[in-house]
Amino acid sequence: MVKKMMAQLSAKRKQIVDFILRFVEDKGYPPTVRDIQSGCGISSTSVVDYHLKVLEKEGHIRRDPEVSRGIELLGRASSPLKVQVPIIGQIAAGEPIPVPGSESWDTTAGADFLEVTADLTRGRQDVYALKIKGVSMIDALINDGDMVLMQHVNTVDNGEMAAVWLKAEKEATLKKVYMEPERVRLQPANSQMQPVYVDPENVEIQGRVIAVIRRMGKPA
Amino acid sequence: MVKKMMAQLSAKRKQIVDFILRFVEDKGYPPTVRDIQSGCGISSTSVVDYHLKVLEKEGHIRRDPEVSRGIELLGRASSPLKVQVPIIGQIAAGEPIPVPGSESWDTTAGADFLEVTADLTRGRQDVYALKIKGVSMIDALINDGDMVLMQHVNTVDNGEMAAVWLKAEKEATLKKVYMEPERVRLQPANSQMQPVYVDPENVEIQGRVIAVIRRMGKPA
DNA sequence: TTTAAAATAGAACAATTGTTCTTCTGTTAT
DNA sequence: ATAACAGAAGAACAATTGTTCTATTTTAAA
Repeated sequence: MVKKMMAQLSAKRKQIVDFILRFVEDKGYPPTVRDIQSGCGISSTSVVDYHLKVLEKEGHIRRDPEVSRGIELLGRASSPLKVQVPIIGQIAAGEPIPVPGSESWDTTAGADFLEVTADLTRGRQDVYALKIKGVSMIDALINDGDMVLMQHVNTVDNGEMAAVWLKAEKEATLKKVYMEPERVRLQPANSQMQPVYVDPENVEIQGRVIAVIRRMGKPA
Repeated sequence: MVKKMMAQLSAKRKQIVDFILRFVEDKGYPPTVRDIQSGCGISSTSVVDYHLKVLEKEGHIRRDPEVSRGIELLGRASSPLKVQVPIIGQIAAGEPIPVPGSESWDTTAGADFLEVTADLTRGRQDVYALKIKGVSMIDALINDGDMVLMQHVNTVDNGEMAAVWLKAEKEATLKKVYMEPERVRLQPANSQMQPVYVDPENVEIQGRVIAVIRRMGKPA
């Protein structure tokens, strides 16, 4: 007995899945059995139900019984393509780096949001955005007005770019962080520049830099 | 990119919008009036209908009459406006800057694509992406590995960042371009650095820089 | 206070819609 | 041929669900 590995979609069922996908994209909600019926030129609702049952058994869709339009496409359309990242503040040389508090995560608040494709965050949680104020991050190759995608972590691996708060200097900076014996090396992203060495007690990791987005507008 | 959240919503209607959002994310299809009723602790379906009608009039949702679960959230989760930008090559100091040829625009070809939210391109046509090779663009605050979003134009306004090919030097560079009498001023994005002046005959504008995207991965 | 508008309640109706039942048509393998 | 099975067709049923109606309460304005 040969067992089918990845179930191949018959022409009719592929048509049905495509129709559902287009319907959801177009209307914003899934189709009914009868929508599929007319949309795919099928004569009876029972035929649609038959194919839907097969599709569910094969794992292509998920159905909620007794629920109208209770069809969810699995696999492709199910994964969120866009992410709303809250812009919780700005980062400047002489100001403390904003850190997401639980209140700040209320997506219904009046906050601004940065829309990015999900591949930038790569599914990471606790991602937020900061707007760069001033040119103090030039040595991190980050300009005034740039948006920095951050992940809220307290420790980073060696070599990762992090938002660092230097307690003594009361200074915020973005540097690659290397833990070394007895000291911390802060390496500018610009490899032509020299590293800075600081006391481990003096550094506070505020977050990991995930990405930098710079939009060029027409200059004023 | 930056999107203001919705205007003032009454507590109840904010709760309803949030419920719809969570419901859709969780189940994959919109809720019924009665789902909202129980989910938001509302006593009557007519009250839900009342609020939904207000929400639609205010533009927060779209409803299809007579359609079960015919609710579509507008604004945030609704329209994932994504754009596929072809990555047509890389830009390095000593190599000619790739320009999009008509063949390169075949979206079915085996080319790589960069997915960005539509607000980055802002509806512009002829947008493509280049990957930065090497650190020669450091003075433009652009690092090795960065992705540069370009628009294929032959002329740019004063002060716009452009991909410039210097014929004599056989050199590619990204600079702010200023037309001056008898000469062209190429100003690095890093305002701390000095401009370069070149003969107008020596410059070829290959495209306008729309955005820079830098992804930080874990270092090797 | 008085009044208008907004919001809430409860119920009933009518349309939509998922499901099931039976029968029928092909195809494929034994 | 005949059995087994995927697929299709049509009808009917029952549940789900959008909508409307009227009445009442709360809120905001004059």
